[in-house]
Amino acid sequence: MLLEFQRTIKQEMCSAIKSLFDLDLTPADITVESPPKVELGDLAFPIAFQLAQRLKAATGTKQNPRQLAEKLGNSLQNIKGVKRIEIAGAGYLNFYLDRANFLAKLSTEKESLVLDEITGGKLIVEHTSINPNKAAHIGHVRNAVFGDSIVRLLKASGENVEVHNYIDNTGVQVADVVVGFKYIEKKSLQEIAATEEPFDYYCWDLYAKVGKFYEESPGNQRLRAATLHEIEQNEGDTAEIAEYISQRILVCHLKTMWRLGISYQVLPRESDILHLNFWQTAFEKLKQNNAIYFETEGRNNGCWVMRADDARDEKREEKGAENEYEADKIIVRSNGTVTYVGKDIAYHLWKLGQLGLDFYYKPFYTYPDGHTVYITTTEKDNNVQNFGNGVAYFNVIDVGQSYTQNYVKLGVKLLSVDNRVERSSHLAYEKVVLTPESARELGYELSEQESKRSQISMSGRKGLGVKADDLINKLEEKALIEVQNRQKDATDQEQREIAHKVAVGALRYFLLKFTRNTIIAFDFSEALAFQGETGPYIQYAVVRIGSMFRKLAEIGEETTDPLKDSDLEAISALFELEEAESGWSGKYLWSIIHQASRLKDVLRTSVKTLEPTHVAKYAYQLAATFNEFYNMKVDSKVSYKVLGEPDPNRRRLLIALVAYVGQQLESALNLLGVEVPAKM
RNA sequence: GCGCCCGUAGCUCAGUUGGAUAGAGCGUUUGACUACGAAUCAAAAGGUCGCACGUUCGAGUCGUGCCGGGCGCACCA
Repeated sequence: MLLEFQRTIKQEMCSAIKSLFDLDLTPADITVESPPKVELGDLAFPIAFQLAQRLKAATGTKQNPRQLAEKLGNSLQNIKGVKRIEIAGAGYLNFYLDRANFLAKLSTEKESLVLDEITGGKLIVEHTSINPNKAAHIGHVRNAVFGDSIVRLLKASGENVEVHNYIDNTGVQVADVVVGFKYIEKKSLQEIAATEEPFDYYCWDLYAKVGKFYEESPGNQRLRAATLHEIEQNEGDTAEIAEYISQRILVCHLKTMWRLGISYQVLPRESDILHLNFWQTAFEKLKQNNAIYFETEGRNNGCWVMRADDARDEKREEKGAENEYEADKIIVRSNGTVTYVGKDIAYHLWKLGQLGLDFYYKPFYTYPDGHTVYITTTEKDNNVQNFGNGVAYFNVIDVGQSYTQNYVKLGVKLLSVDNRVERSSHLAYEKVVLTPESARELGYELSEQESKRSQISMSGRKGLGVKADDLINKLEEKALIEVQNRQKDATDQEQREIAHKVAVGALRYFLLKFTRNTIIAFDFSEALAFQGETGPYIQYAVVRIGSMFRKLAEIGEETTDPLKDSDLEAISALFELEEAESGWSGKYLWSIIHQASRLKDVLRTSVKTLEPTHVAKYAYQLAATFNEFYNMKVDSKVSYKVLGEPDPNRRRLLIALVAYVGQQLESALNLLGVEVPAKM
């Protein structure tokens, strides 16, 4: 709603500026902000400062921003939905909306969150992508929660999104666990299969043992290389064991993520990329397009290499004949095998439908809600699925891999005939690390050096990390105690469902309240908090709103009627009364409505910056505003007791306001993947 | 050595393409439940936005240099 007003005003402004000052501006050139106080208006435009600058550049004469603002303001008098315009400060142009009209519109039209600037093609979001060899930890959860929220934001804004979770089932990490079972525990496939649940926890510990096993002798180290080779070549029982482990762990991961409300549409596997010869096709394309070069001398002798973007032209000339510019990236080793970057280029060409090859697919796992996730396979059958063929892709991968991801993107770009890939990107996020305290709480003994540091990296190899299911369990237990104290009438089953939603709300909000590039120093007390800036705080506000409407329903009051035209005059008068009584210290009903109406604007910011945190902060602030409104005291001049409000017009206004806030809060929480229980 | 990121209240962090008086939470101190459910609210204290120049009508935000911290720079993935 707010966005629509902004658009109209900007367009009007552009044409006014054209006729008044003969300057060509587009709506995108015009900055809008929220005034620091509601008293100053609903939309603020610092356009006059910009005009002064441009006029000075065009004519050479200095102009007073305030006078420019007045000129412009006078020519913008009759915009629909705008009540008045004021000049403030050094030259701000502040717009006041027709408040009663605005509220009436909100109560009659269900607002769509679909944005104007959508891509118009399928977007592929890849996230989670955990090595299938051990339990997921909190760092993996950050990846998944972030990725899942990006998916929700994009979908809500009108995009067509496909969710992938890439499975590296042929890498060293899986090989390491195979080594553990085969050579440390000396188990057969059948014996491995008899391992009790939780299998991912068992492998977590085993994986840590393998690290020590390698240190014991060079012979043990060689087992790793041999095992990896057997897996890649799909040979004998080693490959079978690897296949078994990765699939069983994968199911563990899918179940863990489902607890957090996260699921996928397709699981592309690295083994299938290998066996379906994706690389060979990509290799030919790379060679044909001169994207890679074969080195015949120097340190990269016998390798196919790619040159960094900035090393493709002059810089290389400067370096002279020595054929080993340090930014060269090896794609094919001198023994003929392909590196990770090469495989990833092939895979991403597939994502964009530019490889000319496809996987086969089969159903892999059915979620409790009945929908099925597909996995790739090399076996031909009739399961035709249209996965891939996107116009752009987003890969949620930690920032530590930016260096290699840049080469992947570069490679894909070199083979792309259009600019679609330019929109695609590595969606980098920072790690979750442990504080020395949290590492100690996990029973980890810190070395002297480590205890001096403020951050301890989690390490699968050391078995150091906060396991996802452990943390979720802890949160659920803690929430359950609270629920048992508060909802004594509820059944055990109901209490557990509430506790689950609270726990997930707490965890997801905790991970999303930070920006992507903030390193999260994991702290147990902070992650387990239900008070203050947390998910449960916001859920609680929505639950309060819910119980107000339950009570209204109990006394038989109809609350679903939208505001009628006949109500507008009275409500308009109420707003004016509020405005006149500045003793209400700015806690205007209008300011709440105005704040609530910003959701779509905030969603746009989040989509543009790919930062869910904006929606998270918005939800918290709106919940805080509502709680303040809700708690307003009778003896402090004003109170807003909705159920006790005798004046029918005022009552209608309050009910419409509360309903709107509840609806906006719930939408915002949905974008973050947080569900709201009926009671809590 | 080269590249990227960070430095904002005691702690953990926000801060909208440069805009009006820099904001939250936690912690500390003090108050509010015979309730539209206190997982809440009110109030107080807490800042030379790492430092120094520069650009600008205007800088936490942009540029340069320094100081302090993190990460990356494999014929690993």
